Amino acid sequence: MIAKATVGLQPAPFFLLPPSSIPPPVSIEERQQEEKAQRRRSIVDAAEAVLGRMSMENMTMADIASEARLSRSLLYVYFEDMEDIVLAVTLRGFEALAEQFEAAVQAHDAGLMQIRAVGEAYVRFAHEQPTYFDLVARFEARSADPEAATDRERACLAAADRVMTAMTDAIQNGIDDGSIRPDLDPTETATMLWGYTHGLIQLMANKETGLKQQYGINPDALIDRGLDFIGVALTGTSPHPAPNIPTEAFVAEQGKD
Amino acid sequence: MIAKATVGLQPAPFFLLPPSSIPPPVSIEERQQEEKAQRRRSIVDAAEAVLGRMSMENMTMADIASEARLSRSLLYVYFEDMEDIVLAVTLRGFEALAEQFEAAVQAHDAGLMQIRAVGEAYVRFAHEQPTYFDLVARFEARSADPEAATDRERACLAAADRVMTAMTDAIQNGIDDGSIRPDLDPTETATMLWGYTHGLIQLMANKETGLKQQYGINPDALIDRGLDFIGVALTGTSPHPAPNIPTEAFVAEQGKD
DNA sequence: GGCAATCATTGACACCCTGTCAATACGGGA
DNA sequence: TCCCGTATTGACAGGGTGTCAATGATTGCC
Repeated sequence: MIAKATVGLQPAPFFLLPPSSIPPPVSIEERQQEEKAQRRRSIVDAAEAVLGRMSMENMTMADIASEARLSRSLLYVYFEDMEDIVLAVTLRGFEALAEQFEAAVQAHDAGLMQIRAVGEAYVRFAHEQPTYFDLVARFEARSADPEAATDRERACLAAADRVMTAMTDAIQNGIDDGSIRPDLDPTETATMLWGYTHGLIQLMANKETGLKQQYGINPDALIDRGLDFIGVALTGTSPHPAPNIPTEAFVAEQGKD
Repeated sequence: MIAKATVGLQPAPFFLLPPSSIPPPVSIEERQQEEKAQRRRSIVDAAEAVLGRMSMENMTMADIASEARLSRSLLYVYFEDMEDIVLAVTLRGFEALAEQFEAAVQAHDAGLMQIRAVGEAYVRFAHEQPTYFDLVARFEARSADPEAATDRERACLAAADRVMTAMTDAIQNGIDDGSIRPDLDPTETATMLWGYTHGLIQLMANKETGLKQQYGINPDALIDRGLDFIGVALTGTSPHPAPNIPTEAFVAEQGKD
C-alpha cells in the first residue's frame, strides 16, 4: 500500500530539512495532523494483522495494542472502542472489494460477462482475503440503523455503494447490449444478485468441509454451477408468461408410476 | 406453545396422585431425569425470552438467570457456557424452520410450486420469528469445524439437514413432474438455493430501511422478484448451449450510439 | 423417625476485559 | 532555560465469566 501523496503542495527539498523531518508536511500543525493519521493507520494495521490470526470474538484491545507496540489506553484516544477499529478495517475490506468489482467490470465488454466476472472476483476475494471477507460478511449481517450511523459506518456504506454500483452498471450494460433480458430493473437486480452471491459464497466459505463430506459436494464446482444458474436467470425470459407448471391432475397421474 | 404430550403412556388420573407429583414419570430416577430436562428447557425458554428483547452481544448469563429466576451458577451446571445455551435456542429455530419447509412442500404438488412455497415460508419465518432467524443466520455465518463439533452443534446440523432435505425433495419432485429442468442435480441445487435465499433474505432483513431510502427499493417486491428470478433459472434451459453473449465486435458497434 | 449419602443449588472468589482519568513525558515557542 | 499544550501512560473502578467449596434438599437404608 502506498500512502496517497499530498497533491499540489511540494515539500522543501530533502537536503534543506532537519534530519528528523518527514518529507511532505510543511507547517508544524500539518505535520502533527499527518502523524496523527499515520498513528491511526498503524493501529488499523495492527488490528488487521491480529485479525489475520484470530477471530474477532477472541481479539482484545490488549492484542491490538501489543501488536502496534502502543499502550492500550492510547487506542481509546484514536478510536471510540474496538468496534470502531474493526469498522476501520472493514472499510478497507469494502474498498478492496469495490476495486476488484470495478476491475472485473472493466475487463469485459458484454454485460453478462461482466456480471459473471464480478461473481468470480467475489469468489477470489473470499478465498484470498478471508479476513476482509469475514468483516464484510459481518457487516452485511448487522442491521444497519438508517439515520443513526457512525461516520465510519457511513463510510462503509459508501464503499458498499461502490460495490453495488459496479454491479448495477454491468447489468445496465447487459441490457443495452442484449446479453441480459431487458425486463429487469438494474438497481433491483444488482441488489438481488449481491444478496445471492454473498449468501452462496458465505455458505461455501463456512460449510465447505461439512458439505463435502456429508453430501459429496465439490465447493468450487458448486460455485461455478451457481454462477451459471444466475446466468440462466439473467438471460431467460420473463417469468410471468408462466413456465411449465403441470396441473394438479397431471401430477396425480405421474404419481401412479 | 403447547408442550408435546407423552404418547402411549397414560399417567394415573390426577386425583390419585399426591399433589406435588408430576404426571408422567414412573421410577424416581426417571422423574429426576425428567426434572433435569424440564430445568434445562426452562433455561432455554429464559434465554429465548431474553433474546426477544436484546441482541446476543448484549445478553449476559445474569440476564438469563434472572429471567429464569435461578442463580447464575446453576446455568453452568446445565450448560457449558452461554454459547451452549444459545445453540440450544438455535436448535429450536432450525427445527421450527424445518417444520415450515416441510409444511410448504406438502401444501403443493408441483415441484416448482413447492420450491416457491419454501422460499415464501422462509420470508415469513424471517418476518414472524426474527429471534430464530437471527440465530439461524448466525449459525450459518459460523465456520463449522467438521469433526470437532459439540453434540449440540451436531444437533443443529442435523436439523439443518432436514431443511436441506425438504428442498432437495421439492427439486426432485419438480424434475420428475417436468416443472424443473432435468439437468440439475437436486442436492447441489438445493444447497445453492439455500445459500441464495438465505443471502437475499438476510440482506433484506438487515438493510431494509437503507435500501428503501437510498435506492427506493420496496423490500417485499424485491423478494418476490428474487423468487421469480430463481423460478426462471429453475425452468430455463441449460446454460451450456450458451445464451446470447454478443461478440466483442457487436458490443463495440453498440457503443457507437 | 433418624442418619448417611447423594444430588441440587448457591455465594464468594479469582481472573479477564473495558473504558476513564489523573499523572507524566515530550516537543515547540518565548 | 522555562512554560504550555499535546501525546502517552499506569492505575483504577466496574462488570462479566467460570469455578469451587459450602449449604440445602431428597433419597435410601436402618
